[in-house]
Amino acid sequence: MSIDSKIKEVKKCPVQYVLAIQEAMNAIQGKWKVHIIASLLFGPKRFSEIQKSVGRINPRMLSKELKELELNGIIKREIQNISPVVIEYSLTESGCKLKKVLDAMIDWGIEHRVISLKKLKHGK
Amino acid sequence: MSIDSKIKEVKKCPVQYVLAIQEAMNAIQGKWKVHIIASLLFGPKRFSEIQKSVGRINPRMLSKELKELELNGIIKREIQNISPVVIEYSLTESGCKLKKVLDAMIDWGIEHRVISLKKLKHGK
DNA sequence: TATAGCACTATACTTTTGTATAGTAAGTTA
DNA sequence: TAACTTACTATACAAAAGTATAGTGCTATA
Repeated sequence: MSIDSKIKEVKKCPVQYVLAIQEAMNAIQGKWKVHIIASLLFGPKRFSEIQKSVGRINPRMLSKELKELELNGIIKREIQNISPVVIEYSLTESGCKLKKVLDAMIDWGIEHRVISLKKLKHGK
Repeated sequence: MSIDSKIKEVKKCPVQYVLAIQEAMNAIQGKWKVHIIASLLFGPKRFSEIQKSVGRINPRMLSKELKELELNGIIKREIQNISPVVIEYSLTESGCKLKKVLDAMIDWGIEHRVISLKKLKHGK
């Protein structure tokens, strides 16, 4: 069975919708996950590079979030076999596809702010 | 200026992206928000109706989540002027538009699960 | 040999989020 | 009048999420 028809089949059951949303929420929830994913959308990075690009995150949190993202199949961790050892984090296929979700959120967020402003202007 | 051109203007600045995503995350994060929004996608509902449709949520949590959703401009709370007083919750314009975000999450979630299963089958 | 960078881990703590349970004020029905 | 429904609020607590700070083991460079 092709992936497309598998997807169509799964979509018939509404319970799957809830599970699917839960899976997506898992992937992006937490204070730093979206920042980390966004940073990796520009290409693979090392621990310290992510730390710099994300900002005020401390190593304990970064380590924890990276582990969760790896466990959820959003990023992969690869040890380059050179000396000194270099560890590179990058998005998986699924991880890259999260961009669509983020884009939907950006579109909604921008529209939402414009609608709110409009309502403020027109009294209430 | 039209909303569309306002949106285009805002989109030029990448900082707005982060704010937009944050706003969207605010709208849906929390254990019960997605359930509540999903329940209201089928039409306006009263407190006890939402409580039934969402499941094991307790009134303290439902009350808190509804207040946050109202504050964020996702739902509106309307007091019907009949006796006995009926209070109805419904999605705002913005709230309805969240469906697109949820749909993107559903699509991603289903694809993600299929990809994960495929990888399990093909060893690792 | 000392110092620095990398990729983390350990410990202790604070804050936020969620749960359990009971109670209240107002109106409705038997 | 008593019991019931609706739409919550109050109090106390448990669990999860996040922060601050220090330390470890490794390699590389001065």
